[in-house]
This record gives sequence, C-alpha cells and structure tokens, in this order.
Amino acid sequence: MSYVTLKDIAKVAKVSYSTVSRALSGSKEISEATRQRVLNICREMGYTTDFVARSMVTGTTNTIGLILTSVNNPFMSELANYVEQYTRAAGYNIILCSSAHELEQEQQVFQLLMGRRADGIIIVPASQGSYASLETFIKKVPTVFISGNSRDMPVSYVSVDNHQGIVMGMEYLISLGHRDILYFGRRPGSLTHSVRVEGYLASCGKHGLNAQFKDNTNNFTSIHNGYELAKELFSHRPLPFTAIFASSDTNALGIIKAADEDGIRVPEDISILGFDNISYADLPKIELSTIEQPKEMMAARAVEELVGRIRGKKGEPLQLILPPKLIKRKSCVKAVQETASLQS
Amino acid sequence: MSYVTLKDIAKVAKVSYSTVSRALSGSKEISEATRQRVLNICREMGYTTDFVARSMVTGTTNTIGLILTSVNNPFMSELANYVEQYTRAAGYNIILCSSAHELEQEQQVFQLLMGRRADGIIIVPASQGSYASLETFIKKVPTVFISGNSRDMPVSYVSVDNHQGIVMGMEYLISLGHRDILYFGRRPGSLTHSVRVEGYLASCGKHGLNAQFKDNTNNFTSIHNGYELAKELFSHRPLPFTAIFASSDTNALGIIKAADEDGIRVPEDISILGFDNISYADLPKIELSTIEQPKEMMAARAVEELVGRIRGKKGEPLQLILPPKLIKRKSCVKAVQETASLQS
DNA sequence: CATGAAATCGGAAACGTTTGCGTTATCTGT
DNA sequence: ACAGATAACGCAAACGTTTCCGATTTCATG
Repeated sequence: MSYVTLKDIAKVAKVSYSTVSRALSGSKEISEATRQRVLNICREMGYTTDFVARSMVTGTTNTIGLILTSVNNPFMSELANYVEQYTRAAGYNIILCSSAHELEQEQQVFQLLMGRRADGIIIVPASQGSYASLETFIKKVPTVFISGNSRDMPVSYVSVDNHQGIVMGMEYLISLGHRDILYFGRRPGSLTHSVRVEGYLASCGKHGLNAQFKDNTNNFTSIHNGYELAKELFSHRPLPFTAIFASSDTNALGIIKAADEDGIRVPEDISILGFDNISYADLPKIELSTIEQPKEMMAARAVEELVGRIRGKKGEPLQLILPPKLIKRKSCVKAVQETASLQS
Repeated sequence: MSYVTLKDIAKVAKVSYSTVSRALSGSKEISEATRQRVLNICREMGYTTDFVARSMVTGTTNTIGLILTSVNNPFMSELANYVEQYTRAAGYNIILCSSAHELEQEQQVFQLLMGRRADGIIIVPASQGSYASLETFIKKVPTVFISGNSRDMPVSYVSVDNHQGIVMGMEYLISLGHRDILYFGRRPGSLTHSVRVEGYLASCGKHGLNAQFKDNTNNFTSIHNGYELAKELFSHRPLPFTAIFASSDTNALGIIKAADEDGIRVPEDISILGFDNISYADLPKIELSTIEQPKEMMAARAVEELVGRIRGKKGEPLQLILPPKLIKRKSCVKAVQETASLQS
C-alpha cells in the first residue's frame, strides 16, 4: 500500500540513497554501470519520486494555482482549458479553485494556495475589491491577473481591451442604424464591467444617444439570470430600444430564450450583440454576433509572464491589453426604423 | 519574499516551535494564555501553515487528482464543477489533469498524481483499455471511476446506466413512429459507447429494426466532429432514416448545424435525440431532446466513495449504476412516414 | 613510481512540520 | 506537608528527498 522510497531501493542495490538520487536525476557524478543497475531496480520495484519530499528541499512545487470566479461557465472553462494546456507544456500542474464571485472565498483559496506553496497564481478576480483585499498576499507569491485590468494595480495582468470592445460593438450597431441601444447586465461590483460601461457611455455621448441600462444585481453571470432579467425587460411594451448589447454571451443566450418565449424575433425585432465569443455563440440557429476575447492568447501570455516571474524575471509588471475582435454572425441586422424610413 | 516558519515565530514568542505547532493545531496540551499570545504573533507576522511540510509527516496531502478526458467539453466541465464543489466541502483540493483521450497520457498523469501523493483519484477513463493499463497503479492509491463501467473491473465506479438510457431513448423514438433510426457517433475504443451500442442493437432486435451506424473514428467528441460526420451523412440522399440517436449532445449540436446548412429541418424532416443533457441542450431554438446523465449525483457519490476509501473504508468496491432520464424537448416529433400514412 | 586530477560514491545536513516522550512546575487529596 | 497526579512545555526523531562536502579509488602524466 505504501510507496517505495529511495532508501528501499538503496538497500536492495547496496548503494547509498544519495547515489540512487543521482541515478534518477541524471547527474554526471555516477558511473553508467551503476546508473543502469539502479534504474532497473527502480523499475522493478515501481518507484515513483515523492514530489512532496522533493518540494521540501527544492522549495518549489511545480504547481500553479488557478482561481476562477466559477468553473461552470463556458468562458471560464474555455480559459481553464487553455491555461491547463500552457502550464502543462511549461512543466506545471494546476490546482483549480473557485472564488464563487465572493471576495471572502477568494481570500481563503488564495491563502490556501499559498499554504500549498504554489509557485505562482493565476486569478480571474472576483470583483473590484480583489486587488486591495489580496495586496499583502500578492507580495509573497508571483501572481498574474486575467481579465481584470485597472490602471492603478501594480501587478501583472492580461486582459482584453474592454473599452475598445464595447466601442467597437457600438460602432457596429450604430452603423446598422440603431440609435436606441440598451446595455444589458451592468454589474456594479465588477471591474471589467465598469470599464465596459465607460465605453458604452462614451459611445452614447459621441453619437448623441441616450443611455439605457438593465442592471444585474447578482454577482455572477449565467444564461438563467440573463433569461430572468430579459423577462422583466420584455414585460414593458413597447420596447424602447432596437438593439441590446449584452455584457456577456451567456446573458445574450438567456435574452434570446426569453425573446423566443415572448414572441420577440431575433434579429428581426431586436438585434442582440454579445461579448466573449464563447464556443456556443457559434451554435446553429443561435449564430450570435459578439465581441471576441482572445482567450487562448490571454492564457498563453498570462502563463508566460507567470512562469517568467517564477523563474526570477524582474522589472515592471506586464500590463497587457489585447485587442478584441468583432464577430459578425446573424443576431444583428439593420434597425427596423431605418429600414422603414428608407422605404417611405 | 520567503514564508515565515514556525521557528520564526517561536523565536519571537520565546517558546519552542512544538509549542507553536500545538497552539495552531488546537491541542489541549497548552495553556490558553500562551495560545492566544502565540496566535497573535502568527497573525501579525502573517504565518501560513506549510502544507508541504505537514504532508511530509502526516502522509496525507488533502489533495484529490481529477483526470478528465478533456476539459473543454461541457459534459466534462459540468462534471468537474460538481466534483470541485463536493471535494472542497469534504476538505480536499483537486489537481486537474487531462488525458486528452490518450491511454499513454492517462498513464503519465496518473503516475504524476501518485508522485504528488494525491490521497485519491477520480478518473473518467480514456478508453476501454484504461483499467488494464492502470491496474498496478490503482492498487497503490484509492481510485474511483466515473462514467466507465464494466462488470469485470474490481474497482469502484459510478456511472449512468448507458444500456437503459439507450433503450429508453429508442422506445421513445419508436413510440413516435420511427423505424429507421441511425446511431450516430459510435466510437470503437470507448467503454461507454460499446455498452450503448449493445442497447441500441438490443432495441433494434426487439422491434425488428435494422441497425444503422455512423462511426466516429476520432477518439474524442465535439460539436465540430459531429458537424463533419453529419455533413458526410447528409451528402447521400435520400436519407435512409427518419431519426438520429446521437451518442452525445455535443455531436447532436453538430448534426443540427450541418442539417441547418443542408436544408434539412429539425425536427420536421428528421428527429434528433441526444445523450448527456448538457446545459446547452436547453438553449433557445435548440431545445434538444436527450437522455440525461445525473452529473451532480455521479460527482457526489464518487466523491463520497473516494473519501470513504481514503479514510480507510474496507469492503467491496462501490459499483453504482444510476438511472438515466428522458428529457423531452422539441427535437423529436412523430415520424413523417407515419404521419403520411395516417393522412392517406 | 610518485603526484595530482578526475571519477565515483558515501555521509550528513537541510527543508518545516507533527508527535511521542521526558521534564518541570502546579495542583489535588489526605 | 507530602505523595501522586496532572498540566504545560521543551527535546528530538521522523517524513523522503536534494546537494554540498569529503573520502576513496582510478587513471594519466611526469
């Protein structure tokens, strides 16, 4: 039941256990003959290196903590997938944790990860307050944020340009003739959302549109709460907007579901634009137009930066803001009013 | 930069470091006065227990390895989410690994998890050969399989009743008047799929239907390969079936996409039944009828069993086969032939 | 053959914690 | 007040590995 140790095979091989260690590690201070002999015995006895013991002496665990706000969310799980890939390629394993969008749980798992002596941590912050609440910890262990950028955080992060993403989307909708565009799913506590709202307001200002919001008071995002919010929204007719800019694809999917139920046609009656470009936005009969977050690139650069820091890289934190991309599918069309006015 | 240790605070508190350890652990062999004094110093100096060192002496890591065939797959990520929840509730963290459906990589990560001294392992097997290939390892560390059941594996597993699930689905399709039902996505190497194919053949035999298959030679399942396979299938007209039983929801989504492109209406022209009931099956305009796998229950029971074994539970392995459930949505309707014959 | 360098290996410390055991001080009962 | 019990704490071993240092052997070179 218990594992076989260096001492066990040292006894069998009649050498000291430091010799066995050298045989395993590929050291040059050992003859090829004894190396092969020891290695054979290791194989026969089924030896596996005890990483716990190794970590004790080397001071590293080859482990990276990944803190997500939720696992059961396509954006997060796609991101997790990429992060897992890139960390594994770099020789690290990940311990997966969820903050459940709660600042307190976020603190707990961060401390836990420190206790486990993770070499570094990649975190999608739970809220605006995350950095402040983790500040003292971050000084102890290399950390990089994903998707929560703020000018005044002296920490490495990689994020999509949320401001530009929203502006890009607004320009698109406006070019389609929409002038009454509702921002759906504003979430007060969220860092990324506040940046997006800024972009929305800037676009409205520039084009003389009046802003409309539908707030999401929950501190998370799902199809279901998109659906519930949309049901509320659709209960007041006539609809004072011709397009909805959803702050996430999952919310957008919920909106489409509610619209379907309430006899509102997408995109004929209202256009819907999402954010994230999760893989399900591409689904048949859904074909959600959206703003893409370069998830793989975000994961790749975050891992690269983190591994660099772990290996001792110095200098200013990497504060990388990646360009978003407009993905045109079928959920946005020319505004009905404009079409009408063109026909008259 | 480096962490503060027991010795550090022992020095400050002017006690031995065993006393500090006792203060932290809640031992009775210490006065309340010194405990509070020590605890305060710990707080001030920012002490965090080194789990690596603790693991060295206790022999446990409070870590569970989770090996999935893929992370970027809704069934898997939903499962992972539940597993993470239940393990955390039981005081364990999970190290997430992917086997990428490869037997070799599965072996590697299993060994790696053993090297990390995971207390137990939950694994969704990569293929039929998984048990045989892992047999020697499984004797060393408590392991429970999810979703890969086989009568002759002397190991704990929890799975949905794949046979019954298929039969249930077939009965439903047959009750709708379908007699030409294609099994889509048969995957030769897969354990679960072979059980499902048995169920399919049994149903065909019972009702005198002739079996039709569309094989999936890739060793993984995705929307994309469902789409590609369906494109091939739809290139030969007329279609020799009125219903498709897809072996997974993701494949079913791919089929729907291909059908959409090729002018085949779902469900008017063909009915489609899925398997898994991933959350996106519920999407508006998709409304995929499917056979549900009780994912949360599977995760809960698997974790329960594993934790039991870790804590020393003896006896026969738990071999639990949970009942599936038919979820009727909108992708299956009465067969066109039957409707036609009724009208004439 | 003598000398020194290089090759090969053993010994032992160290990583930070838990815990059994021994020691001292304090308390209880008579 | 004294024996014995109990409370409170220090000491040291142990977990399995890596790595520095020293010891021994081998070997080439003069």
